[in-house]
Amino acid sequence: MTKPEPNLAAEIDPVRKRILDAAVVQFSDRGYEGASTRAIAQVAGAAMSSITYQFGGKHGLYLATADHIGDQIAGFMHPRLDAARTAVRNGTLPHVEAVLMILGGMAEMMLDDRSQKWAGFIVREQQEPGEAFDRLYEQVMEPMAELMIELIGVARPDLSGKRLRAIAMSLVGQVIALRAARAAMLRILDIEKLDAAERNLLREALQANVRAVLEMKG
Amino acid sequence: MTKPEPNLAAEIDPVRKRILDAAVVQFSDRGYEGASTRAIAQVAGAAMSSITYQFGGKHGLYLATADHIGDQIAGFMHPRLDAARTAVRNGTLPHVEAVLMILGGMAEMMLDDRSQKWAGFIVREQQEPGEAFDRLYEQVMEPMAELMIELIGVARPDLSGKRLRAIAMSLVGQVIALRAARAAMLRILDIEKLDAAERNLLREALQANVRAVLEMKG
DNA sequence: GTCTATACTACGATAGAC
DNA sequence: GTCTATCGTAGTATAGAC
Repeated sequence: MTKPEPNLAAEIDPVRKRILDAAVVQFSDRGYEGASTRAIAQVAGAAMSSITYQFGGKHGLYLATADHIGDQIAGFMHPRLDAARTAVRNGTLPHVEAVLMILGGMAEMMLDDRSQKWAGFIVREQQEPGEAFDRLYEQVMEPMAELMIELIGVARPDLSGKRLRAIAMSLVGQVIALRAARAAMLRILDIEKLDAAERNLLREALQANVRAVLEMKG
Repeated sequence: MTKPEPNLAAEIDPVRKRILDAAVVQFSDRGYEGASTRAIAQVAGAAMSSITYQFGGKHGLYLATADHIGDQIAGFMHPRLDAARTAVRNGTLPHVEAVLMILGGMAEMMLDDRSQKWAGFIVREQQEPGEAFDRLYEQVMEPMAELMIELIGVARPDLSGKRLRAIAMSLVGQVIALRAARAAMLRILDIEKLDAAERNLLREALQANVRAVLEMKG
């Protein structure tokens, strides 16, 4: 051990990561213009100028934040996509069940408290998409959407092309709304906060609706 | 005609309304903190201090903007809700068709270019709801949701209570996502911009899915 | 009721010490 | 690589003329 002992705290949670974690929350809550690099640096316990050094400025930090969010979503979803794809190709999982597995995983994420951190970032980018949206779409949304479309196309051979894609969008929309319309959802369910019972209810409703659509007589 | 002729342009489009129209776009695009009263006043062709005079400050303007958006949505949706309610009570419209009429009206609004102006405002409020969300919910979302729940409850007598509400939320979610996840939707459909053909496709997909759920054997 | 002018605070970026 | 100090700009609010 001739090398000097590194600062452990910094090693485990380096400035770059602390800044990104703070940026996710600030950009999500206040938007690009509303979030301040001062506040982000302060929450991260770093100097404002570290943002310039690490990311080249506010805009660079914003793009890096999109990638950071994408990493978190991909870390959860990609294993599930791979499992569904593999099981279907092995013939051990019916196509409808694979769709339910993917949408169920997505719903689990949308219903989890941890997705609140980044939800604001994504819904803002959906309204006025820029380079940050491109990165998020390619990293996490596209692989999910294309697999879903493939599976639904087998379950519903009466559909193809844009009709198939429109049906897929509609089904995924039910899951997206669990986050994007969270406040309205809570009011409709007449609750203050989601607990396990309501999470199950929403997952069951989603499952029932998706089955009704996919097992429908074309 | 002894009274002095009023300024016609100001009468038709008074400062207050011009400020509100500008505020909808600015708050929608940049969020509360990101939108500046300077920019709003400039777009409205008014002095910044008119905002203080008319609305008491930035926060007051924000709340008035929520009401202004609510007025526009209510102007479109309330006649449709009334028509659906009346026709169902007269027995001239089946419950399932009434649900489709309401969701179809909502989809028409979400797919119309004009709803882009205020969509950002609402999705932001959904993520971090405040007084502005309360006003929007009570003015336009609640009447729509409660009528939908009543109608779905008749079409699907096997459902009640929170199960019924969860199914209703899931169905409405398909429509909400047409705006809230607009950028992803365009990518999934592989288009740059919605035209009449895709609007119809999305409306048909919605209709088919809702029918599959409501006409399902409980 | 609407304007101009101004006070005060907070923003992003950067220079330079360590 | 991270810090402190500082520059120029843009934010909200308000006072006071008309």
